[in-house]
Amino acid sequence: MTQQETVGPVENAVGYVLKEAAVALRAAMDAVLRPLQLTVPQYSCLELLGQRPGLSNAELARGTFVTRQSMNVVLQGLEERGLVTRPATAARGRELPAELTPAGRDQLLAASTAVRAVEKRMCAGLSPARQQDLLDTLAACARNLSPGADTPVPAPPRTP
Amino acid sequence: MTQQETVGPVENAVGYVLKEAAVALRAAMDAVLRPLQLTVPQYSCLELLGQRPGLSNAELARGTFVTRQSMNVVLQGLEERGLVTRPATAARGRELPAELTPAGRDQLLAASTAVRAVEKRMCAGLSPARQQDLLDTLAACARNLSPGADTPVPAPPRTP
DNA sequence: TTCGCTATGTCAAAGTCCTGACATCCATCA
DNA sequence: TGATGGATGTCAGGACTTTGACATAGCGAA
Repeated sequence: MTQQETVGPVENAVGYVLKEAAVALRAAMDAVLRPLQLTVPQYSCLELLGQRPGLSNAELARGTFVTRQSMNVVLQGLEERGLVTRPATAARGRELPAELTPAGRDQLLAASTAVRAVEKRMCAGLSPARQQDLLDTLAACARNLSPGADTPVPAPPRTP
Repeated sequence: MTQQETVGPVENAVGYVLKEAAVALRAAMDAVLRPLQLTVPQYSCLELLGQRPGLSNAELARGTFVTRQSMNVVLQGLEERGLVTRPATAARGRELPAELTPAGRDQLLAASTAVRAVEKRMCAGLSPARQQDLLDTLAACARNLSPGADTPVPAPPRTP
């Protein structure tokens, strides 16, 4: 029986360190994206759109962990700057599939390169196997917390 | 020469999965803290204060990754509810060391227990060794990104 | 001592994001 | 056919957080 178990010292709490790393990553991304005149949500939108052209506003919102409303203003900003295009009317349903413009692709290339550099700096000193473990473990954590995830699917085994 | 390397597919990008896990954790914490009438920043403040009594506003802010101004309003709210006490005048310098009241300790016990349950759900299926690895790896990531961290200190070796 | 330098607490303003609500469109089923 | 539910885009409104600025208090060097 686990009786009244509480969170231990913050330095040893997974949640605390997870938050710490996420904040540090956000700040570092913000720093390298600022010269490109991009915010983190804007970059996230471009990155996702580059990988999956035709995504709708709602789908982009889910993919970047924000609300539809927030993503909408992001898209409007990117549209005004000519980095993204959306049809004026919906072809099917109400979805407005967004796409990158050539200028958007250029911006994305620069931004994605900068962000990749941040990722590499973050993972400096970690072996490829350990980076893969980190990826798998974090994915498992997210899955375990997703609502209605009563199936604690184990993470892939550690790569030696 | 690393030539124009960009961020790969988001599912395989450490930064993306890190954000995903952090958002899921935040949502899960919010859900279990709501019945206790506590927000995540409020709980974070209580938890830190429980472990390190006498922390000042600025120190609490740094420890919870928010600004002094935000922490100040959090403290004011907790003070009004009688969970935290601060001296009216500063004994040394301008720092106002905060402390938990007995009621604050009670609230913290309940909240910390609930949050610990979330952490355990998040780490379900992960061996203790792997949880420790996650902790060490995330700490190393945060350290690598902290400004002025030119010393890529390697993470502790993986525990078999 | 006196002059910077840093850190703290606090006030005001702006920005960002979310919650709530509504109309529209498609899909499913009775 | 009509009805119900789910999903999308959009419009305010409000809550939360940050940025900017200021006065104050300690600390170290000239």
